[in-house]
Amino acid sequence: MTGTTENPQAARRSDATRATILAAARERFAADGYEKATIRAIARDARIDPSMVMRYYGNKAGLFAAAVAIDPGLPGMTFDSPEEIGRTLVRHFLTLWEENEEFTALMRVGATDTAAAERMQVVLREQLIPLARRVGPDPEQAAARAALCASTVLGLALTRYVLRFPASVALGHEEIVDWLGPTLQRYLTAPTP
Amino acid sequence: MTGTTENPQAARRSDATRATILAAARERFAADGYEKATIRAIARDARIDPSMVMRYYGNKAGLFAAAVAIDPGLPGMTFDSPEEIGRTLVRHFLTLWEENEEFTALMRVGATDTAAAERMQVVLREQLIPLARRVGPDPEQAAARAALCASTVLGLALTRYVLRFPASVALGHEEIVDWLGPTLQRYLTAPTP
DNA sequence: AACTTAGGCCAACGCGTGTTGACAGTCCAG
DNA sequence: CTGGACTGTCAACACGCGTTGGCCTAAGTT
Repeated sequence: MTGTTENPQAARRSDATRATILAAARERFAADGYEKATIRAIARDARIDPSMVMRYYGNKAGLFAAAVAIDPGLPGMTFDSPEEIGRTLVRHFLTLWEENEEFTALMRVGATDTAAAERMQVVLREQLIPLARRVGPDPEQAAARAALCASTVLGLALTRYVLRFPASVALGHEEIVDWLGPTLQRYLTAPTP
Repeated sequence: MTGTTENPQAARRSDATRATILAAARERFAADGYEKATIRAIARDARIDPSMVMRYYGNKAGLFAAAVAIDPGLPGMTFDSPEEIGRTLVRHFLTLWEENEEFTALMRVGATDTAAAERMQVVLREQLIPLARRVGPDPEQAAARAALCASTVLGLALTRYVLRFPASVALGHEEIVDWLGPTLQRYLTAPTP
């Protein structure tokens, strides 16, 4: 410890370095995935020595875990009107995805890493399924409806932010909301077909 | 060459080995992605020496290219009625995905490899967009409509075959067709919202 | 001023990888 | 029966990786 009195919140001199590492890690993981984002490359981006990464985050897995700590914050969401749930959700995800690159990183890594896939599944289980239960007509179908919504949102994210299909990148925000909003709305609230 | 007369189609003794390697490669790439699917592991599965892989396929990239040669065959598709296009497409993709693992392999690798992502994009450009142009109301919007269809289908594939979300795996074939069919139908044929 | 401690760099280790070339067994045409 | 091409094995190479421990410097405490 730095001070004589134990003060856990004391700002360390190394906090800036820690943050720099984390930012570089997020960027690399989002751009390259887990294997190709080497600790050496991340350290080079952060202009520090690779061994510092180990000192602060233990190992590569620890660094990744620290770099992608996501929370879509679905439980706190409120909707103006029941008919706008789908469109509001699409807008919410769209901003979420474009403001922090953790989501892209998690998707890239999740494609080949079971632990990362598990983390995404937690979001589905703890946030999307409860939301489907909240707004949907039949609670026992909430899991299926939530899964369809997840596949819709993640499908767009995949083609737009991961694979970067030009036709998907070219879509405007409101255009996406107009097309995908009704889809989510139907998956969540329409009677079982 | 083996014979005196040049015969390109002559069955070589090594054809069986070639096929074994390719099958093992497909399986490994689909299960592990590009980096984690090592040549040594593939060779072990095929019960041959790693150097054989190099002899027959040049290098790892060549092996991958040979292992995932996909063609959804959309241009040849016919539809009983215009209202059934969406549902027919969903059924088509579902069987395609469950009968050969090339698609899963290509998705896993495409998440971190630009070349693989490009290969998927070719399918969109050469097959899905033309189909959208064929059945849609406005040709100049074909790219956007096709992109939405791609994101729908790939989203399902992602959550069901790559990330393996239980809620998505649990969905039955006809259940998926019932939910996703109308979505594709709308993306392809509905007037611009 | 002397001492302690945290922050940072450097060189190295062991390992698994893709890839290569030399060597041995096997088939088949002449 | 014999020569040459084909199929397969083995051992090794060079490289980049994650990870480690020792050393130096600068800051902060007493």
